[in-house]
Amino acid sequence: MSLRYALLALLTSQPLTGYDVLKHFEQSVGYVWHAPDSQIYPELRRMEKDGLLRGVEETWGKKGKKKRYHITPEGVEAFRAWVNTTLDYTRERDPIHLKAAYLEWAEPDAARAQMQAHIAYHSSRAQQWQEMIDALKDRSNPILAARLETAPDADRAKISGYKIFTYEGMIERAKAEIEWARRGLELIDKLES
Amino acid sequence: MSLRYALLALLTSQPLTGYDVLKHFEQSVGYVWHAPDSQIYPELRRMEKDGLLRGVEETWGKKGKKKRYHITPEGVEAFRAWVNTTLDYTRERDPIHLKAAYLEWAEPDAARAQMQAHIAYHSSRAQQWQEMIDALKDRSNPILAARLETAPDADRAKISGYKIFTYEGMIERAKAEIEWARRGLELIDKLES
DNA sequence: GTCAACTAACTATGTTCATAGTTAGGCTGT
DNA sequence: ACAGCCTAACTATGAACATAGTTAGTTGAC
Repeated sequence: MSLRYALLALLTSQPLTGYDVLKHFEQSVGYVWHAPDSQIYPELRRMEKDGLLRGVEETWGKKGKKKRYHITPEGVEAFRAWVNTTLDYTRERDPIHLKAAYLEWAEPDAARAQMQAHIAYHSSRAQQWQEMIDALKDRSNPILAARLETAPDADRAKISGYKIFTYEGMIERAKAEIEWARRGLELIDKLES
Repeated sequence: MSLRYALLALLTSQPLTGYDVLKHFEQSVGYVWHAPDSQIYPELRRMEKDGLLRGVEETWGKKGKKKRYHITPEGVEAFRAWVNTTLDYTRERDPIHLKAAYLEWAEPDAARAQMQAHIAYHSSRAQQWQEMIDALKDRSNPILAARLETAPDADRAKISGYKIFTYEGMIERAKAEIEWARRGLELIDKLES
């Protein structure tokens, strides 16, 4: 269900074609909610069917066509309802921690490689989020800049404030993961000597 | 795919019936990988079909029957192969951070309620993991104690060491989430005044 | 003028997971 | 005798996701 709201979030700032949604998605909401095109296109159609979006056909070149999706008042309402509802939490399902719990079965080097991969993955993710924060602060990301420009002046501090807060949270979590994996490496050295 | 390995992990220490698996699951592996019975029963059957498990029929009372699953050498091998393979990471899909990014749309009180729910959820989870750690340390959990008893003496430090490490990681992550949500509450107060 | 790269969008298949319900025997207490 | 709970296991349905492939028009560079 979250995909729907991720898409609504994108479309609150401007109408977009399916392909635009795809591209914008990858550079903004996609950082907190990943989705492939094969999920996005059908979902946009379902949302149109449900009255949350209105699709307007446009010509493109001589024969080409595309459909631009506008959010409807119902769509805005649905989005607002979602942000105002407390989420319910689904229980953990975490492959790395599952594996860590049974690391006594692994070759020491494989165990180390896993921890190093964990560090590498989260370092790279943390760096990307940091870049998003920087882009938010200096407005160098065109998609984020556009969102800020269309918004009333009074809301700008909120819009970028909550986004920075979000990415900072992701970074902190990534750092906790990195710290944990480092301790994992030490533990492997200690137990597998 | 992880469910399969979570089940193999359980069955490495002793043969269990489907129902036993279910119960044990909830009190051990289930803390890092949640799964409902409707997923576990069919998966056990698939694993038997794939030769990872061998099911042995047992009578139960006068007319009742149950099937006890034993892990096969292929099952052990598959599990070992899994722990020795570095996982690949799938991209984030996180409803709370998605929502946090668009909190400017929420009523201040709804935003606060969301952050408080986040704190409550992760506090309760952290507490449960802490209990698991305590149970591992004093061997008061029968399932964990059984696993330790059947293992060779030399492996015991590893078995409980990696499990404690795992739960500590979950707790640290939960603490990072709580910290983040607290900062969220402060931010809401600041921005929504 | 044609080839590559991009825009635009859709389809197909299989797995995983959530949610909810069903069937049936066994055990314990009143 | 039967209620209520536990053990045991299975079924059904739909949503969500991953992975991979397909079709077709447009634009720009050489």
